[in-house]
Amino acid sequence: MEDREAKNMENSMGISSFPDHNFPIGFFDAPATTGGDGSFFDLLGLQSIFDVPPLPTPPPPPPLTTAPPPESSELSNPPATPNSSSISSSSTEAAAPAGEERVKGEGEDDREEEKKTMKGKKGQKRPREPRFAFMTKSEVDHLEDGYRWRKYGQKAVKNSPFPRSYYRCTSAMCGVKKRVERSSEDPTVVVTTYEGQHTHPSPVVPRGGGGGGGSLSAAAFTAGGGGFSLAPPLTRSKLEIPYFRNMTSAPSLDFDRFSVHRTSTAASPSSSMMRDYGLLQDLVPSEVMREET
DNA sequence: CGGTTTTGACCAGCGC
DNA sequence: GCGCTGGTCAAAACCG
Ligand SMILES: [Zn+2]
Repeated sequence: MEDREAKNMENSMGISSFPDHNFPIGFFDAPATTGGDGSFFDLLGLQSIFDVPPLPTPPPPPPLTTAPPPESSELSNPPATPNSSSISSSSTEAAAPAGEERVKGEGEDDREEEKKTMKGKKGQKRPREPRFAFMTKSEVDHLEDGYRWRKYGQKAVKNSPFPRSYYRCTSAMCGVKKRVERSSEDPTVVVTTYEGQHTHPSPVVPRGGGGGGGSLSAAAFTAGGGGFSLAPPLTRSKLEIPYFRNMTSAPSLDFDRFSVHRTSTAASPSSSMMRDYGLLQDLVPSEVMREET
């Protein structure tokens, strides 16, 4: 009984449909590394978080049988990357009051679980890299954040039918690591945990270049190492401002430490639903980190 | 040809 | 001391 891996890998989104449906989810705090395998975010109440009126049915299955023919461009690429996410913490209580997200900071209630391992010396070998959990509701697994990642491992997660993928930044000196995993109860939710800070600009230019494609939204949040300050009550209010009406040129927002690049999809042939959801789709960047041993 | 991915094995830390 | 899990590295395979 142990492993049950359900292979859910890439979905087949084939052609039609925009697999880019993301919704805000909650961020969860990482449990203790070994030993503490208790409940992960499995018990999250993510869906409860959405209180946004315009997002009533996020689960619209991508299965649009019909495929928009004119989509020849890559813009509807499945692997596109939409993203919307939020953060919240609390592994036990996930019920976040809809309407407000909470960011967990190290200065807040962080539960110091420090235990051992610190043999006298502190810190030198174990750089405390902050762990940033990023939850995104997406049917697809490829969350394009604007960086190139190389998969260096995959392991099955206990208590989860889906495996966890380990990615590392392909940058030369960027030791940023990324962990991607799907919620066991909500396969529609993808949990991406970023570890480390990027020291190089995103290789992926925010401009698609070509034509049209729009896909993409990048969220760059970096968790400072060694202590950062918690961001004040970050509310989506700010995010609502940036509508993609014509801000294509300056999609960069800076939130205390994170920058959110929202490249909206320029004109898409099938903007039918996009328009409806597109507007409300934003992501709430937050930084949450957990110190590691 | 390069880069990336894939799978297995290995290691380390922690629990008991 | 052993077991367990998580996490990482390595080699090979695969793709563009
Ligand atoms: Zn990087």
